[in-house]
Amino acid sequence: MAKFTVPDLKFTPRDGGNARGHEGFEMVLKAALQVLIDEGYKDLTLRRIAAECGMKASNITYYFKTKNELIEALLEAVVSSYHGTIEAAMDQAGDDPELKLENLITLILEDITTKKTTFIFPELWALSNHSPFVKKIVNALYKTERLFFDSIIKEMNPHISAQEREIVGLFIVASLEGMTVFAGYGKPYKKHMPLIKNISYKFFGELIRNLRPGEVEGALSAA
Amino acid sequence: MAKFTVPDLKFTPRDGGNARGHEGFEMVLKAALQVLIDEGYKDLTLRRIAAECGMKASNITYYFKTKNELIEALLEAVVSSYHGTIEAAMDQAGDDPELKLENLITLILEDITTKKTTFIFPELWALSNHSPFVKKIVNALYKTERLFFDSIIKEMNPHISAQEREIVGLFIVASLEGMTVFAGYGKPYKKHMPLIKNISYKFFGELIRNLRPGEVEGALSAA
Amino acid sequence: MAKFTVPDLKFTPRDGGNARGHEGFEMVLKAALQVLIDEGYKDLTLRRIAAECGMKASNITYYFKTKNELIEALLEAVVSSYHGTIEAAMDQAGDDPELKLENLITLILEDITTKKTTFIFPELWALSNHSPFVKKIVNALYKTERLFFDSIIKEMNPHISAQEREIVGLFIVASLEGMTVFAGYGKPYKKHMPLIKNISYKFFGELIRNLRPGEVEGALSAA
Amino acid sequence: MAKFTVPDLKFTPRDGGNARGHEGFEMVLKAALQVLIDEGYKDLTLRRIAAECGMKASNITYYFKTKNELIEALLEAVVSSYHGTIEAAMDQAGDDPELKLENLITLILEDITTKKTTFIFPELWALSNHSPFVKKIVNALYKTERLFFDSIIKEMNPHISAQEREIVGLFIVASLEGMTVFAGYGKPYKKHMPLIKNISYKFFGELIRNLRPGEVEGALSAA
DNA sequence: AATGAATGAGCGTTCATTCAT
DNA sequence: TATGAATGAACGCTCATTCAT
Repeated sequence: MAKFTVPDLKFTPRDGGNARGHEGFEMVLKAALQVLIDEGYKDLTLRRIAAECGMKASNITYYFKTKNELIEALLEAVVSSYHGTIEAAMDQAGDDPELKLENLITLILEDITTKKTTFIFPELWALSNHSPFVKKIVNALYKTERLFFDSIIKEMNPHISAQEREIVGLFIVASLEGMTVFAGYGKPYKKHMPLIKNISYKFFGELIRNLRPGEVEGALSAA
Repeated sequence: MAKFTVPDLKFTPRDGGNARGHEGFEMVLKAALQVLIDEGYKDLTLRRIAAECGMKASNITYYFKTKNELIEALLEAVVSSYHGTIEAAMDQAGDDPELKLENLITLILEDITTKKTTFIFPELWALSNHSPFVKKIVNALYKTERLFFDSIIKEMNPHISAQEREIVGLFIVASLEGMTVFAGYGKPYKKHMPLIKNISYKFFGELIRNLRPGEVEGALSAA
Repeated sequence: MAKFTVPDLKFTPRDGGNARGHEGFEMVLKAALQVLIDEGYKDLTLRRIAAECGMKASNITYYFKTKNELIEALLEAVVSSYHGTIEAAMDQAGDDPELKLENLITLILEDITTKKTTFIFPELWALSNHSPFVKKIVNALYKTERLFFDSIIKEMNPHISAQEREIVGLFIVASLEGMTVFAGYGKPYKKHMPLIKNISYKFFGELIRNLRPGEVEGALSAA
Repeated sequence: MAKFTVPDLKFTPRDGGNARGHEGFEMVLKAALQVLIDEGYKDLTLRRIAAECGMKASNITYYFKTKNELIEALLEAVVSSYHGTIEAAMDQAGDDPELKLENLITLILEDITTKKTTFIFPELWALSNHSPFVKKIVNALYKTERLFFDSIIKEMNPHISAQEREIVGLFIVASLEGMTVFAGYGKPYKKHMPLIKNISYKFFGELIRNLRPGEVEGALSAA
């Protein structure tokens, strides 16, 4: 099976003002990413970032006017890199929708076991509750993710409605993402990831294939 | 269907020293909880907590020697309250394992839509990556949660092994918890919670009932 | 040779208001003394004193309106106890001025090796530079001390003037007190105290006996 | 007679990190010294130091990471300046040991009447009882001081043993230092300093010249 | 006689930010 | 580009003190 990994971030400065040399620009963001992973958002300070890339704190403001601007650029770049990874994975996945499903599940489950993903996403989730900016980019990422499942579901089972596809896709994405807390980096069930993959392939495949039109909504009246 | 909600926290002081009058003691913790929800962990400062309960910051150290002690008491009380809620729900759930399954799923899915749960758990997940204390209590909570599913699974399908029950229980818990980020308070899919409940009842039930012994592990070799 | 030791402090409340029961009153001061010795003036806090005598800090203000009042009472009692000790020593010393000299030297040199004296007097000296109150009581103590030497010198060598006796007495007292820093409790030369005593007996005795009238002042013109 | 005074402190940053511009660095230390003299150790706060040199407290931590680091640098510089002064005095003192003795006595007695020395040394003595760092540097200073007397004594009276020289030197140093409390800046006997000098020259000179070998130790058995 | 509860002032320290160089 | 130097705000925390009980 193809190996998917989230590539190194490629930071692109905002359109507006940052015609700064890319070298230092990316260096700062990479250092910030490292600090975010190593210390958590609560210790993501300019001094700490500066130390990480051998600068003094005052020089960071040459690249980013404020700390908030830096953080938004960082999180945008981080989230954007996940967009890119998913898209690249889908491009490689060929025509067989069953294989595409397995590949996408594999990509996500393998990725959540990396320290980077395990440590960054809970921070994003927490931030998204208090920052409209973070909420926006996180939701956008998950929309992309869900849409890939949506197209796969459509190929695998063309008879179910868009609304039901949406719920099924959501269900799959939430299940996989939720596993971050249980089987991510340093988590108790990381060692069972092979079994988790198996049950995911099997169950989500069956769920999609066996779903009859109206079954999701129809069940509603029964509840 | 029975309504389950996480009750108001009942803070009990540590055995050791805090025989302070419960009034102020609980007041501080309740205020801290409110600040944690409203502002996030990053703004959970003593001054902010003090303002929330009409005190001055210096008086908080009368109840808690250090901020860390306060935070550990707070998080322990919060997590403990979820323990209590789950246990109470299971006590009420009667004998029918199918009903127990539905009740537990309902409890969790309804709870994650509350502001409190939606906002606090991502903070706990983020903290657990950098704080051994938080990691410990979060893992303990999820172990409890998973064990309830474990006993339900055992009743519904006695033929599958303990190892497989564990994975299936984990799978269900992760799926439901993962939904926090997608259908929790203020999240895009909160309005679809009825459909999410339906698909959860239906397919987790089928998963458990239809699982044949060895199917989870057996699939491993096929992967 | 007679053994001299500074007795336990006998705290007597100020004439004015403190008709408080003596028990608690003395307990507080004794605790304060212990803290002063163990932690130094910089850590002589009401909380620390309260802990030392099993009280809460707020109760100390029942005995002393302010911390300053407590400290003044403490230091006054401490210094007063040294007055008493010296006086008692002189009363016991009999008629022979040579013996009295030796006894007084012994008293002082043995006392400065106690933890209490070694630790408290430098604090008094430091405080006396910034507190008129401490300056007053410290100077009064040393005046008493010096006057005892003065009367001994007068007996041993009646021919020298009052002015010269004063300087000689001062010289002896300063020498002995200065030894606190070098041969006091925990100091490098404590183990040589027997030799220090010998040289003190011998040469202060010679100094007094051999001094010719006008020798101290006369030397002035030569300088 | 030559005039000896302790020169202005020349602060040299620690070898390790403090390559800060010397200007601000020394400014802070000088301000700290002034506060220590004017207010005493108990009021040596960062805010007070900052006020003394026209800074805000937060800027002090630019030069010294912690208050403790500042204080150790300060006390080390202070004590080191006394080392330097004594050594310079001995270099100037020529060959005649009698003159050297008088010069060293003069240096010390004049120095202890300065506000700086009178106010700082009691603080050092008090601190040395609770701080290993201060104890170390104070003891080192006094060892240096005593060794100068030791070499003078050896020249003036070659027949007495090293052990006895050590005790005699200690005796002289303790006597002179002890005078700080009685004839230092603002003390009752400061105005009699000329007489104190005379008696010191005379008596310590005689003590050294007239001492017969074994007399210090021999006296021990007689006691 | 003692405590619980609270407060205002001040502590050392960290932080993002500014600005001249 | 980068640093040195500075600042105001806020942080967790300690302190002496007050006051009702």
